[in-house]
Amino acid sequence: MAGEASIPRYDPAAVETKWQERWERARTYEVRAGDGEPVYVLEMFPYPSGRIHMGHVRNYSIGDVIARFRRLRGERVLHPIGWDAFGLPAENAAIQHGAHPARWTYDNIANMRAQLRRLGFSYDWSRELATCDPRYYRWEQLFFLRMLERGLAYKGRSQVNWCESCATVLANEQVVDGRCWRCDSVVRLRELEQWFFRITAYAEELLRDLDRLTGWPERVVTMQRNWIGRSEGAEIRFPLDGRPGEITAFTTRPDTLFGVTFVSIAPEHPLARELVAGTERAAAVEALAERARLSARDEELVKEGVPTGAFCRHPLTGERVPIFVANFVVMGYGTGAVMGVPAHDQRDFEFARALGLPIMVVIQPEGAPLDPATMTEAWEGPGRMVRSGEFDGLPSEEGKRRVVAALAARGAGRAAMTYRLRDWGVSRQRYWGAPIPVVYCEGCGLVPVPESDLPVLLPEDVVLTGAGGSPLAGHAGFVEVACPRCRGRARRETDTFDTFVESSWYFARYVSPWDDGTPFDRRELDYWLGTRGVDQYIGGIEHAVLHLLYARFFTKVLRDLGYVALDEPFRNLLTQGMVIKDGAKMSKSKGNVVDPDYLIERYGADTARLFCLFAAPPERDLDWSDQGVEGMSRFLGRLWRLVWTVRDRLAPPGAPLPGTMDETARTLHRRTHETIQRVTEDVGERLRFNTAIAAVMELVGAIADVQDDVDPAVLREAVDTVLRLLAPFVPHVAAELWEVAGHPDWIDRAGWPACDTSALVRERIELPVQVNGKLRGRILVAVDASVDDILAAALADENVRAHVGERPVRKHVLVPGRMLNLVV
RNA sequence: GCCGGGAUGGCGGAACUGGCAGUCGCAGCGGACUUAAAAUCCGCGGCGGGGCAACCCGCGUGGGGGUUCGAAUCCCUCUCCCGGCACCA
Repeated sequence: MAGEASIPRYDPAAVETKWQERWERARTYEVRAGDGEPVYVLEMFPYPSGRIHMGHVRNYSIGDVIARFRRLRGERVLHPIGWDAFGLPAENAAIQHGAHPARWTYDNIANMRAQLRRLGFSYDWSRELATCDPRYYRWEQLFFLRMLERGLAYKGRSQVNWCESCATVLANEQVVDGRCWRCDSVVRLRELEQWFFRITAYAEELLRDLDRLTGWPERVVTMQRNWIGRSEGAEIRFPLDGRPGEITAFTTRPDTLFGVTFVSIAPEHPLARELVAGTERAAAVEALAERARLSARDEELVKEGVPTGAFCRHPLTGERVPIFVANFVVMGYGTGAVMGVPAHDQRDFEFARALGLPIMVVIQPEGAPLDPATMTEAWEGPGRMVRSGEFDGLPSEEGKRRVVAALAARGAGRAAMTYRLRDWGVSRQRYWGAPIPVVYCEGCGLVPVPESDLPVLLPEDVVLTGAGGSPLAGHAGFVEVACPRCRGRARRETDTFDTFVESSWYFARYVSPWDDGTPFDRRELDYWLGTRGVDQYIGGIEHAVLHLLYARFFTKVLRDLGYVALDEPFRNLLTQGMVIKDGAKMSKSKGNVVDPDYLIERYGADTARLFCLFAAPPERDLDWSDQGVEGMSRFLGRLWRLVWTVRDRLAPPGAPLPGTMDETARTLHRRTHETIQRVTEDVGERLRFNTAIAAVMELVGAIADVQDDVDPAVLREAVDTVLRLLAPFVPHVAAELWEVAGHPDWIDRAGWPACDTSALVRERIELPVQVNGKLRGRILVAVDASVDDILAAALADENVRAHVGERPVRKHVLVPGRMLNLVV
């Protein structure tokens, strides 16, 4: 090979810098609303922790393949990036190192932005946003005011996780085994005033619309369905005996109402304290409540209860029913009160056994009758009602309806729905978040900040000590304001929003992040989101419930407030798996991280991207392998040398294919188009990038085998096809080699290759032949061979004949083009 | 406990609607080039057996059973692994 000495070494750093600079200078990936088919491809934006990790590389490589692929297909692609920039780590860094959270955050953004650029992702950087920017969060404050007007945001009391030593509320995620993640002291439940979003008002719609999310993975839909947790049943009122008031209990089994032998209420139930006030039982109830509060979340409690000494009346029989405070009843679900039916509920059964309460069977299953004296567990299945007065003999399902109807007729109950989902607590006693725009006036009470006064800016000159409590509370300039209504003395709200609020609507702000007049520019909004929403959303499965549910809720709120025309934010969702190394998720604490910068430096961005895409299908966990990375690097090196080697043999770009082809040319031509077909389907429909890459590798191997002999125009077609198919995966080296191959224009404008189906046609095919379902031979037959010809050819095969023997062929099954089975 | 996902060579993973199990890559082995190594290139490769060889036979997709001309794929059942939720009334 005379030319070999002149082949330049593949230097990823040089190639990648060259093309990144070109794309940037030409603003190749910037886009505005316009003509053509719009496509919105979005990856979950990163928290600016300081450095990107392999999970980011994987996530954004997947997104970039989709964005670049669809762009090459001629669609107009919105592919933005931004920063989920508020949050606790910034505040902790400030406390530990003295850097201001804003400074820390923006420094990190600068670092990570540079890293993302080095990876060559095709983002429209003119749309970059950071949620800690007042130009972003001012709109969130506006949405909040609108929600407040509609009762969708409210202030209410609730049980929250409270760390005594840090003097702050903790999110559920920050409570580890019942202890504070920061100081390790025991977390207690405390009743506090907090801000809430009324997500429960949308529970039904959030549940119902899950059925429309056909582009979502089934497991995410299922997780959300479980999280919303709808159950159908009834609320039943038990009037108190000898005093005013009543207890309302929720049940899914109104058919067991006649089996009630007690009623139990949660330790935090308002009546719990009231019923025992002034009696010697008060201390016992208090102790039970305290133990329930302190117990770790994951341990199984022994059923305990304290009789209140008070009674209520059965709503249908009028019998006296004792009331207990029970440790297994939770205040946060249903009504915080449960009717005790020990024969037909396992928890009630255990409770009754522990406290020696009567067990009454009112549902009799088929077969052996239940006997309370010998039962070892509750019967929770269906059966026929017994000892239930007028309802005796009814099957449970019908019984449920009839009992509810009877209760409703007496005003003693009603059919009811309850959800596991609870309203979203959005206030945090933290500094680094968006201020909640309300003030508290000594005269007027709670007053929303007028829209014209927005944004309520987060002050920068705040001292962060880590001592606990909201840092904003000590900032007189921020806190002390005149009441917008009466001009009197007022105090500003010092809580800030949960950062999940910012991430609930950022996808919509990308349509016009530059717009300071409205949250969303009409034209850009209609074009990019319209009524479709984000066409392809990609992110980690860990957000299956939290972020993805909040964003769905927020979208519906924005719709009802008239800001967007969407019912659902994300049409198609791809949840990528974790990056695993040495059997554990790659993480700093496990010490098994691979630094993306190191990879880029040593192998280049294209190799890093290619490995993340090749090593596993996107939704599965990816097992990291250093040798696997080497393999990808070797492949790109091979490709590089191949293109440089054949470039002088190539017909000019666009040269017509020869009218007749020899066997070699026809085969390569066919394989080229077969590869186009496979890759287009894998990338465009199946989102299986690993098999797409494997297909291109095969074609590269096929080209290498015939590079010196094949027709130059067919070779040109094959080489150009390889580069175009690889452009979404390894954009830099593909762009460079496209130039090397003699194309004057960039590969970005080359379009996606089309499969010529006439090239796929074969004259003869190899057909596997089975005898009684076992493979016994292969025959070469013409594509249009008749059944008789095929049978004759099969029986002419020596091995086939040996297995058929003297036996007659009873039957044959021919799957055209696939196989032939002879049954003897 | 409930819900969901998964189990295929030494490893990551292919096999689209039931039709040649193991594409591609990694690791391995043999060879070429080289004083040598690296890099690169060529070849071999599920397991067991037969054959100088082309090839042939048996077994084989977590275990057991079934449906079918034919099962990694569908059905039943069991085991193990991963994830989510969890006294949810």
